[in-house]
Amino acid sequence: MTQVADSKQDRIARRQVDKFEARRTELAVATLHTLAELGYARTSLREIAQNSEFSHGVLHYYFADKRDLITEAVRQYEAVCVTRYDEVVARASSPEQLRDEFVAMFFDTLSEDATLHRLWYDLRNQSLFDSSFRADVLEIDSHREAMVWRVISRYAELRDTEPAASPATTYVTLDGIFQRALLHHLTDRPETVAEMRGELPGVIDLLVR
Amino acid sequence: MTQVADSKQDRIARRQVDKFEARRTELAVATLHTLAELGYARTSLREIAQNSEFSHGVLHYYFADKRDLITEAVRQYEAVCVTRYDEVVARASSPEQLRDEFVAMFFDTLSEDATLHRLWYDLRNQSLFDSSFRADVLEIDSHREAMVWRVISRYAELRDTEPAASPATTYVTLDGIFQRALLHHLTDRPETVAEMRGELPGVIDLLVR
Amino acid sequence: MTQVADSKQDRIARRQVDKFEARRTELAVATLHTLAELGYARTSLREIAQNSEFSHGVLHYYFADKRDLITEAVRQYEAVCVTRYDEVVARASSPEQLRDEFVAMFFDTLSEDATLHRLWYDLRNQSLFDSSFRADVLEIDSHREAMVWRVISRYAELRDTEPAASPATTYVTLDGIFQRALLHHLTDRPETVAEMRGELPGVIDLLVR
Amino acid sequence: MTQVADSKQDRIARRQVDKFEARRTELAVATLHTLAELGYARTSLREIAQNSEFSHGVLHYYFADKRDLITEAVRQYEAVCVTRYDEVVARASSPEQLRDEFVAMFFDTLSEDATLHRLWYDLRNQSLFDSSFRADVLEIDSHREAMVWRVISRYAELRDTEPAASPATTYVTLDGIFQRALLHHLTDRPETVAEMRGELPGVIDLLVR
DNA sequence: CATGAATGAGCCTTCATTCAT
DNA sequence: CATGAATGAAGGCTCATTCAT
Repeated sequence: MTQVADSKQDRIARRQVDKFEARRTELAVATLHTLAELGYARTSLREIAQNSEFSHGVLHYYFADKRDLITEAVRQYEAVCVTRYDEVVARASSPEQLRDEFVAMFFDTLSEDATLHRLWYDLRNQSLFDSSFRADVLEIDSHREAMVWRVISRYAELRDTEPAASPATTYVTLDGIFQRALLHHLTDRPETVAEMRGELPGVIDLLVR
Repeated sequence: MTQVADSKQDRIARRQVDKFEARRTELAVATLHTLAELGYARTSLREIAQNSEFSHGVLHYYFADKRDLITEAVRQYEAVCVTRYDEVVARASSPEQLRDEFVAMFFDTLSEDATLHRLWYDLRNQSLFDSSFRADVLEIDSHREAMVWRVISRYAELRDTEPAASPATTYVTLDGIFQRALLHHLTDRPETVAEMRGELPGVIDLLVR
Repeated sequence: MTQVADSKQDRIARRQVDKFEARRTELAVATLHTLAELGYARTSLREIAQNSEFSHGVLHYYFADKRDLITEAVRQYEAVCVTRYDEVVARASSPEQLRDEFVAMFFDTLSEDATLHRLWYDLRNQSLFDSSFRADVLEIDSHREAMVWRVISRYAELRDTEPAASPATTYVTLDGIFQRALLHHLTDRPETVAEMRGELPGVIDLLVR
Repeated sequence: MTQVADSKQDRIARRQVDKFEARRTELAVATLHTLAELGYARTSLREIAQNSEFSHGVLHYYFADKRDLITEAVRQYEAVCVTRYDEVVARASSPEQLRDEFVAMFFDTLSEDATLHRLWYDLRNQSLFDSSFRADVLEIDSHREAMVWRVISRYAELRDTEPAASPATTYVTLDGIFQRALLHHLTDRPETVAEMRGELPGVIDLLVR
């Protein structure tokens, strides 16, 4: 009897935990937009709540504190972002196609998700000052590095050659370009962005020589 | 009457403006250290004043608001940083020497001025959210780009070859490496920093092929 | 019809009221420990609920508000405390025995139930500001007074003399000693407590001359 | 020259410190009334500020935190209260006069400064839970004990006899009466207070037998 | 009945900014 | 000019209370 009763209670408890987690995720995702708009330091919990359908009390109900919420939001960002190019890799049949589709998606997400990317750089920057973000930042950064590496190493393979640099160097090069393009995109300098787009294929080739 | 009197008044006015500017600069420099320690968002004017020999009232006398002060401080940062490698370029007699001294200085300043560099990235990051920083940030960024370009183009010259990428790409590559190394330096991962140092000469060579 | 039906309904209603009261009591007792630990102002209903086997929602079902719960808890305290010395009185065969056993129990409960006594004083203190506590506090205080009086008057009897002061004065004297000893006990000054213990028999004798 | 200049600067600095301290004291005294009205737990800094002529920001300017303010307020209370009976002692020419004037002042201050006394007991009670108040509370308590002792020992002297109990016991007895009378005064039971007043001379005589 | 999600008033505190001296 | 007293908006957080399930 206890067996069955326990497992029933367990099921109820698990369902509640699931619900709790689902709501946490929901709130974290809702948070992402406000956060992307204003950045970490300028975003208050009240503001986040006002942009959601809940009161600010709810945020404190589901998250221990502001950092907990932001961290969870960033994890959601990661879930969305970190496999972005994988289908490009999957369907590529020629090096040119892979390269061109990668470049296209690179600049598409740059302008479409500009505020979201801006948030990521904001948080990575926070981690320079606030060690409590570092673990998550480093983990996401390594996933981004791996994501880029999957593209470049596949590109090298299709071109029957080898990557020219380490995964780390490869990543920071493309990430540096992305950061710079983002800044110029937000500064409304489309011509600079276009210029960078024109150069990107050459950079990619440079990375696989 | 007006002629003479005006020019005398002009001189007096100009002298006062100069004094005013000198004091602004002095205060901005005094600000830099505190700012570097805590970052933009976490630094209060009171804190800055307490770490200087001035009262916080005077900050509002010489600067319109916090942003004005920070912007001025960043301009001072630029003055310090942006010619860092020029003497390395000047005294280089062989490509190896130039490359090695550049690498050495690159990682020296990384650890010696870590907090100052961190501040720069903080402010460049702010500019993604706050357009009032952008003009200064873009200007400093272009100076940094030029500084890097002087090194790499001279390196190419010494090796009798050409840079492999544009100034922009060259800059973001090295800057990306610097950012990443800074994060790992502050996270106290010297082994990752050492690894990056080991790879840097190869990256430089990649940039001049 | 109404006659019978009513009385049956009455019985049901009464049984439900009894159950309701029983649950109130149960919850109030469960509350006491947490309350004693933290005091009135610092104890949240959530905390109380977490330290019990109930949810905080149920507290609001059985109690109108926090004050109602606390008041009920205090009444439970009274039930526990207010007959403490009666068995000492009952079994005393000599004045010395009564006095010494009273002194022993006095200081035993001081250290064993320190947090509970602290709560009592906290609530009596609340009643100085909040009239809604006063009726209960005065009632408990009068029971405590009577309890002390049973000891002292019996002691006088055993010594063939009369109490030297009124019940009220007798009570406040011993209660004042108790309060002071409690403060020093909680401040971890056992030597002061020991000193007070040494003096207590003399005070008792003073009260019956 | 430096000698003179320094001492002039010193004088200015000292004057500013004095001004700062004077304002602290002023605010602490102003605080006392709000605090006396509402008690420690129910008093917010905003409420205190609203009852003063300042904004709540000022409180944070002059006091590190709420506890700092309350502690300072209590010290002001002490300064006022702790010598209350000394003039009674000074001018007493007969034991009867001393006793009667003491009794009169005892019950005068009871009703005139009822809220202030209530605050004292509130804070002494806080110290049962919050050790950060204890040092101040114990110190004030010892001053109160000394104050009472000056009365009773002088009374004994005038009556050519000795105190019957230790200073501690003497204090807690009279303080216990005061507490009880205060409670009944605030509960609007003047008849009980009158009764206690009638008994007080007898208690005093008990304390010097 | 019991639960716990949701609310929102209110708390303490920080801080950029103003302004009388 | 420089100081620092004073302001008040805003922030993170707590918690009694309500109410749908």
